[in-house]
Amino acid sequence: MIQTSQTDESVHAPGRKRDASRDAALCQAALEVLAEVGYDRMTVDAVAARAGAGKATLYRRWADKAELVVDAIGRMKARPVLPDTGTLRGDLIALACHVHDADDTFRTDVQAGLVSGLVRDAKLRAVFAEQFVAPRKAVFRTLFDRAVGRGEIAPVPNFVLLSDIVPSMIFHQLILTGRPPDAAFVITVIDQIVLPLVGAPVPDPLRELS
Amino acid sequence: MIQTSQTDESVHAPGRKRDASRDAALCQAALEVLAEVGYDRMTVDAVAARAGAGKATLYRRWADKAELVVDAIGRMKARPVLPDTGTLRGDLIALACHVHDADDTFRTDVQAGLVSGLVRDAKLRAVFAEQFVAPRKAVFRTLFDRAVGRGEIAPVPNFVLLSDIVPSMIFHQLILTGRPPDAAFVITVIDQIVLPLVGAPVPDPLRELS
DNA sequence: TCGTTCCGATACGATTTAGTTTCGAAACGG
DNA sequence: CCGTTTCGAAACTAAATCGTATCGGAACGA
Repeated sequence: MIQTSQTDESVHAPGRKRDASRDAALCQAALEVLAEVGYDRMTVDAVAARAGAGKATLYRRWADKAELVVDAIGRMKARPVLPDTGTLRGDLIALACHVHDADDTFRTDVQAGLVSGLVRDAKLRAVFAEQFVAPRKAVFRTLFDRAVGRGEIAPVPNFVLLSDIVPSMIFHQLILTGRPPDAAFVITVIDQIVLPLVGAPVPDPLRELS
Repeated sequence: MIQTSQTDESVHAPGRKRDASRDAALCQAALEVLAEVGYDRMTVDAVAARAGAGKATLYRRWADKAELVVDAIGRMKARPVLPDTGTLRGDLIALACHVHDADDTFRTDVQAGLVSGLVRDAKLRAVFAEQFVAPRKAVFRTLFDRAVGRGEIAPVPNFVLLSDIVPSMIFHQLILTGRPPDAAFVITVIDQIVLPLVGAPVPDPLRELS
């Protein structure tokens, strides 16, 4: 973070106050540009222009593009969604296929835009893990615990590994095809990989697909 | 591809011949730089310098960086490895943990370096799929077929999905941590996900890890 | 009112990179 | 030989982009 002179109370603070709404506007603009063109195609000028702000206003708050993005991601409101459909399968599908909501579509685009930057920026990986991976894993945990509580499945020993399957397959598909997979793909992964592994019932038994 | 005047036989061809060794040197240099700094940090100057060639020599062959990389990837010799350890588990581990060979380490680094470019370049995705995904999938197919032939497992209906699990988890781990996962992680994926799904024997039954 | 700071806008310098051109030397063919 | 093409090397142009500086105006506090 850059100059936080605003927060320094010891010295008298003359002059115009910083407009907090500019922080929010710049962060939002950063996320939008990030979602549209990806991390390394994203320029500081584009962010400032999108926010209707000058570059000086941006650089008064963040030292460079990396800090701006890290802060913008960190300020994103965490996903509140926690499905409760009554079955593990229904919950998993609801969680993974939340693309109905425009807000979640935006989150997905942001994640896709981050991919190119994640490989080399450790700070970006940290905030990505905190904002996207951890909440999702927590929801997974809740879903499985509830399924156990219902007696739907037995307790899962290797939960951490299991909770990574669906996101992994989605990411892999994203990288290979250039865009996020559709709901059918996700449901297939859930029905043919996740649910069989935990011994949960699958509605339509595996058909011959090979 | 650029000017292929060299291959045009109809016109008389005076002057010095193109040195085919420069093609190979430039492609090899491109792969090395790609493996070291990644697709979007890779510069044409660095490739030419590494190859001990002038940029004119490079641009005489390829129109731009994208074409160079696509061609360089396309010319990589496909992996010849096809493990045969006697068991499906042994084969899968041997295939996924082939990091003993320096040649395979290089292939891994090239793939990691490509990640940042794959998201937006369709041609890159195509050649990536052809050179890395397809051969790997073919080997997987052979491994499973042999296991079926040995009576080790029953025929697998959803083979395509299964063959993507290990690469997906590896890629996911790479993106989240910044480097390829170690062998222990890969073995865990094989033992706790892939083998249980196909009903193959796992040496050490799942311990409580949660 | 007056000095200070923030604001948006824009100009600016510095750096990086892509792709082109030029140069002298060397290889080829007639 | 002699014209043509390739070679490595390097200069060059053009564009993108970063981060800073400047400007007139507005918001604050004393």
